[in-house]
Amino acid sequence: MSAVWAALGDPHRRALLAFLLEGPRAVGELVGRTRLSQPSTSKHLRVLREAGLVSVRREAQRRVYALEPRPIAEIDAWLEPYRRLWTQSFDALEQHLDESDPKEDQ
Amino acid sequence: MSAVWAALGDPHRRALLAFLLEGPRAVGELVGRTRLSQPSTSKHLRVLREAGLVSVRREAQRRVYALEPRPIAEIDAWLEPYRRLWTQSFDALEQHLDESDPKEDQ
DNA sequence: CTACTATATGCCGTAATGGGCATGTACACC
DNA sequence: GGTGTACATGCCCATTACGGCATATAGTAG
Repeated sequence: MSAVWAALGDPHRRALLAFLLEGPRAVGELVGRTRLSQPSTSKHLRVLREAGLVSVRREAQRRVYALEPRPIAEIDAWLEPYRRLWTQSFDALEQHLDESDPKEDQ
Repeated sequence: MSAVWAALGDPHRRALLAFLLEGPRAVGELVGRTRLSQPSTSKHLRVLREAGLVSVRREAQRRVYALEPRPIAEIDAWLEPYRRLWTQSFDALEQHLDESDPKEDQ
């Protein structure tokens, strides 16, 4: 779990995940999207893989990476108690707006 | 935003946030919950503060930290497209279970 | 002003991170 | 077999991160 957070901590890795939202992609395609060298990209993919955030399948000489949603779901679960907090704040804000002069709203 | 992810990357800092779920707490109370020295705890709190994840108010000589839900909400928003992915997988799994021998279910 | 309490900051050592370049490895094709 | 392509790994360097200890700072009490 901690590995997941650590993996998500890097902007390049989050970008890689975002690209994979479009579907499975080979390393070469991902490299083209970053400003990173192929080796650096591969290392980031390794981190994502070891965190369970992506999976790989071989396809001839290429390695096709795909999103693995499970760990992100764990992050989502972690957020749960905090989510309650801000929906509360939101409700409070709504109520505040309801009670105050409408002209102050924007 | 990147600062938020970075801040959340550290387990001690996530623990601090979890403690703050119970309500605002002074530094001393938080130190008692970690295995960290007071200075280290203060440094972690600084990171959380600079990421906007907590706010402080002075109260005599003490500084009372409180959760600031907004940045966590941004994380939640970031999760959104991935969330779709795993609810999909979940639906697919459900359908699979529906179609397979009930005895395999556990 | 002094002394005490609560917290922040500075400094230092060590470990981890991220980047590039060179090189290793696996597969396909001839 | 050899060659080319696609990717991973190793090595090196620079930067950052985190921990502790010592110390500075702000506020309170006397």
